[in-house]
Amino acid sequence: MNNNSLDPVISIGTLAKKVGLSVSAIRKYEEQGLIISHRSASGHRLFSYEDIERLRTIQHLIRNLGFNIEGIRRIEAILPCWDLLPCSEEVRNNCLAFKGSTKPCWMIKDAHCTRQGNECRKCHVYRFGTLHTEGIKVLLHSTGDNNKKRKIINKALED
DNA sequence: ATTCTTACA
DNA sequence: TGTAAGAA
Repeated sequence: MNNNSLDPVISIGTLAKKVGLSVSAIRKYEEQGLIISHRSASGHRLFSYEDIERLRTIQHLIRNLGFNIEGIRRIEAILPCWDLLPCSEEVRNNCLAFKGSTKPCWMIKDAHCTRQGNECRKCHVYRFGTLHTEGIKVLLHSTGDNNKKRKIINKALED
């Protein structure tokens, strides 16, 4: 069976070589919420092929566009996940990702969506986050129309 | 050999 | 960002 771009099959050392980052830098990005790793049974980080693209985007933002880690995190933090998933009014009104989030939704502990068994590393909000930086600009200007927002994300993520 | 966590420059 | 320690 073919593995898809989200399957966790790459060790941190291999990933570091592929993208030209140090292992410690990748761990730092994860600690700071820029990337999510899967863990093997033995606790070792495993990454996907899509994560390679994600790290390349992060590198571009930092090296060429003048962002730092916190700057990227703040951009991610304002993605309107409540409209994109979407979740009910009752749910969002009790969710820290909607109320006062200074962190990306995938860093929020006990969010409703993650309690339902969803993995953030597979979620469209997370995947869109640093894979499509131009799309974020478009997304944030498309206020009001949630269907339009979802279309933007789905189009950006289709293979 | 490789990666883990924690701590520190 | 990188390095170091001790454990797995």
